[in-house]
Amino acid sequence: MIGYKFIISSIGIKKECCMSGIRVRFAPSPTGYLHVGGARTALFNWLMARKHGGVFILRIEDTDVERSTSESVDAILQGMEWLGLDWDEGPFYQSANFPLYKDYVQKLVDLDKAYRCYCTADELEARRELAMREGRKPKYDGRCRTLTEQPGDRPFVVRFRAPQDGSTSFDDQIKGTITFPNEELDDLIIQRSDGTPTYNFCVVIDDAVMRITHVIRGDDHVNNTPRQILLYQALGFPVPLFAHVPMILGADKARLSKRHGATSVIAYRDMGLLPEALVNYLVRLGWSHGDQEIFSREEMIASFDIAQVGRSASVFNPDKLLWLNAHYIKTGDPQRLAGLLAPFLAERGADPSAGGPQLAAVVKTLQERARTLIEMAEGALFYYLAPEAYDETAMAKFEKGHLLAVYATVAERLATTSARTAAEFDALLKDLCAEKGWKMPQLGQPLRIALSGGTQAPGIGEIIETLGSAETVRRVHRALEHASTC
RNA sequence: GUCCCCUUCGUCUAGCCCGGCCCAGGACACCGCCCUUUCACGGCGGCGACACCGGUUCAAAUCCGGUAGGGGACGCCA
Repeated sequence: MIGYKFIISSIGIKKECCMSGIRVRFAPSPTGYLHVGGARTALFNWLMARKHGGVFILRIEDTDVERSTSESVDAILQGMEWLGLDWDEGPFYQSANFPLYKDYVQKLVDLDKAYRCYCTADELEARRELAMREGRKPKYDGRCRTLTEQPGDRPFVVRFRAPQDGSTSFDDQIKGTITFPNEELDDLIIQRSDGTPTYNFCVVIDDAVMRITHVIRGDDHVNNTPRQILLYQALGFPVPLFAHVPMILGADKARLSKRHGATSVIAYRDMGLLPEALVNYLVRLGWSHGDQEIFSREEMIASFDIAQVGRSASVFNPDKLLWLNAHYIKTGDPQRLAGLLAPFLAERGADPSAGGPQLAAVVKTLQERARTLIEMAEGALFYYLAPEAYDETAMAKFEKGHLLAVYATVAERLATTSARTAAEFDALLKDLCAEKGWKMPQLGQPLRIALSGGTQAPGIGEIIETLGSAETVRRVHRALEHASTC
């Protein structure tokens, strides 16, 4: 009876990678961008699938037509792709399955496991408030449960007839066994008065129909779980395993939000973060493998275990993220980094393709000095845009005569040298110092200012090698002129 | 209010299930020293925690009970 296209394809597409039979899904609601919390949940699901050779499904929970937007869907997909969290099936849209949900609602009604409720939203709201004021649980009082006559054409919702005694428990893969007394659970609405199904009902149907084996999601869903289990049972579906991952907090221990800085995954990309750094950071937030801090994708997949995820919420620490990013910049492939860096340089008015040193060579001189691609771009700028002004305070530390002598000597020596590598240039400069009786800083600093404009830059030898001696000599001449006119 | 969950350095965490190796280990941040032609990188060292109270035990971060604090849920949102 379940003949919908996505279901058939979900069975057919990836037969070869279903060896373990594990099927997990990431099911965001498209009401905003992909934030770090969601990204971590997606990552844990992805790791679960990859580790066990299972299937990772992406499902968009857009049953709330009011709040869902296609822009959000795009933003989420973009975030997932950037992080390298590839999915095997989907994206599926719940909004495409409304007829399916309707069938199941009808099935429950036919079984007398669901009933029509004619209470209006306003009435419900008023009763909830009253109950709260009187210190009672604000749950539905069940007054339409036993209605015998159907009051004509008044609008109604459909409620699930939940058991009123006993208890429902599940063995959470992260938190352990959790038990709820059924009397805490009320008859939840499974179909709105406009005929659309509600979230708690859709997830159950979709997870069952997609044969999800492990539901890994945020722990704000813990309270929904017993209700959903009751639905599984009422419909005769096998109940999946659940794992509720604790949430991510801001530095003030409040739920992570915009005022804590960036929460969107894409914002981190724009801040010059590498996806592997964010992924590494996220996987270690709430999970660990002994003392290991750095994880390649393969290592992550090999060592990840959902049961080892911590039970308590964790605070997002931007400093540590930055440290990881610095690590991945330091150890990254210069060619790849160059490609990622280019747009940041363009934003700053530099165009490596129009001449100047090879960007990858520039990157090499900056890898140990940049924690983000933005910092790297700032540091790389001088290679492509010769300094138009010099750090005068730094320059003022040397006498005019000394500066003129340094620049003249260096220009002269560089014009005739056969040195090509950073080490050779450094040796040449060292010899020069010995010859002239200068200390290295007396030579290095003025030269650095001449080449980069400031005092914070890669090693002199590296700069000269990267810039080339011709351009170096040009810049030294320009500095010489500048020094002689002040 | 009711229910559910959580609690090791400022932060992420190891250890906890299977008590002794833990007067608690690693990492980020911070501080100091070293390296050094700037800035960084790196190296070395320092600071710094078992929420609290009881119980069990020869022995408890680890087991049991309670207290406090924090969070989440209680929607015709997801």
